[in-house]
Amino acid sequence: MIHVKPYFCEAKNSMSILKKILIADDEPDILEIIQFNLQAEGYQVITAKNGDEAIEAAKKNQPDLIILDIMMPGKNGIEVCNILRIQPAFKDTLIVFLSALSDEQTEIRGLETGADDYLTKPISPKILVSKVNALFRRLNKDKDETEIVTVGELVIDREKYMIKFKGNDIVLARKEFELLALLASKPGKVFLRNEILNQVWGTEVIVGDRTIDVHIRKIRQKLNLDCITTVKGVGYKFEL
Amino acid sequence: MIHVKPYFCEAKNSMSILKKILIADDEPDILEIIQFNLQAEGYQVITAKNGDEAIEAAKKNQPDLIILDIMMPGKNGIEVCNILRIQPAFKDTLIVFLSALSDEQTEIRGLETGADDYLTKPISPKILVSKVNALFRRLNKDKDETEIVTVGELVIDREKYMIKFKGNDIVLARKEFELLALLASKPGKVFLRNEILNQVWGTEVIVGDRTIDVHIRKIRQKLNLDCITTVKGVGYKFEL
DNA sequence: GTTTGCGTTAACAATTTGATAATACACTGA
DNA sequence: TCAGTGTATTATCAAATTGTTAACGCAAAC
Repeated sequence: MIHVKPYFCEAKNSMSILKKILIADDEPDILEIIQFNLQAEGYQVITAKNGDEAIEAAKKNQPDLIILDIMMPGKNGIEVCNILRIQPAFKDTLIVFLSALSDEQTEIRGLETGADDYLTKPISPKILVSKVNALFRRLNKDKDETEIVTVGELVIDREKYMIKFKGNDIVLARKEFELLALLASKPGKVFLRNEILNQVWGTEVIVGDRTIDVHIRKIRQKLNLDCITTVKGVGYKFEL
Repeated sequence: MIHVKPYFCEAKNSMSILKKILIADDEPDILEIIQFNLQAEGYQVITAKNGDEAIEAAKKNQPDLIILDIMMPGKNGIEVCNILRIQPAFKDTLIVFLSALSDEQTEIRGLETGADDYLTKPISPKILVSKVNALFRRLNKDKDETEIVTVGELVIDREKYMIKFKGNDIVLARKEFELLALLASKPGKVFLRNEILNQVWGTEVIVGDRTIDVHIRKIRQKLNLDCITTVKGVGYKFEL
């Protein structure tokens, strides 16, 4: 299995991750205005011209936020939302409707479909950006934790970029550190290889399958204890 | 007229923990309307008539969500928001502005103050309720991500990819796990062989009939108990 | 300019998993 | 009872997946 994407990536510190936003609208002008403003704010933007394109682009890019027009040729926004929300991969993705329809029924239906917000056109680009910022702010608030994570006898200090295990300092290379930090962030949870690639390597890099294995091996070697369990055909998990 | 509202239902279920909402507005009418509608939705509502009351009530009741009017006698909404956000106790509290001021500047400033949404009066009570539901839905989503199914003494944890039966951990291979998870997802339901093939193996793969049998057998063997019943000529079902 | 270490890949070994065939078993109705 | 049909069991082999080691390119450090 190989990820085919252009090479453009630095280390992803868990803090400053480039947020990806997918915008789906059939009006090119609106698409362009929103794209411009969000990019100016530092977001990475992907666009789609209709519902089907949106679904495809979502699957391919795994965006952090999806902005959906309601009225689009082919599948409309609400249908797209429904289709995406069913899939586990998009269960937690931020979804916002952006529609010219401002009637109560549609808005309520949109929100009950599982969207996080419903915005009505016309909307000031600046306000839209503010709303988007607010959504991400909320998302990060709930996720962010301390810089120091402790799991049993393992201490992971993001700030100092160091790891202690049973009182001994252990030096890990960056990828090794990120990988271990990811696995240890949810002890017991099985991380799929894809999840690992997305979190540690980012979605834009090409790496082979063995790469993960090799790093896992190095970590196991350095920790001198097999706290990482392989779940064949699924992924890896961290356990004390 | 009856709608199918999957996410709506979810919101109500997760509300088994009664959510507290504080509303601050100097117009008694608005206060009453909003209070009525939110209570009808199952929320516990506290009200305040101005900024100072709002702060006091917030400290006293520690609400889950605070709805703030911007223009209030004494401290205005934005000031209240600022004061609260500084305190650790309200760092993560949901805050929404509800204002008659719809100018861009104020709205942006409101959002940048750390609010989660900015609503403009007049607003339909139903839409307000939908927005509130959406906010809580997002909040809960980030908290409980666990995908654990429990059927009697059998525990299926998708996230950890583990199975416990009568307190013992049982290791299943991927297909075995998926198969058991499928059957246990609807105890008592008979799954046709075709259903099983589609769900576990996917529609693209073609495998013989015996394949299912073999996997069923392995599961029975590992669980050491026949909780899977054969329905001859039809399929299999899970029963404890 | 050389050295060093990281990240990656290639190549092969080791292991696990999954599918099939062959056979045995259970149940049904004539 | 005896075919006839459908399932259980087992062994076996192919395929998929992962583990391990070595080597290479590259960039930063010396």
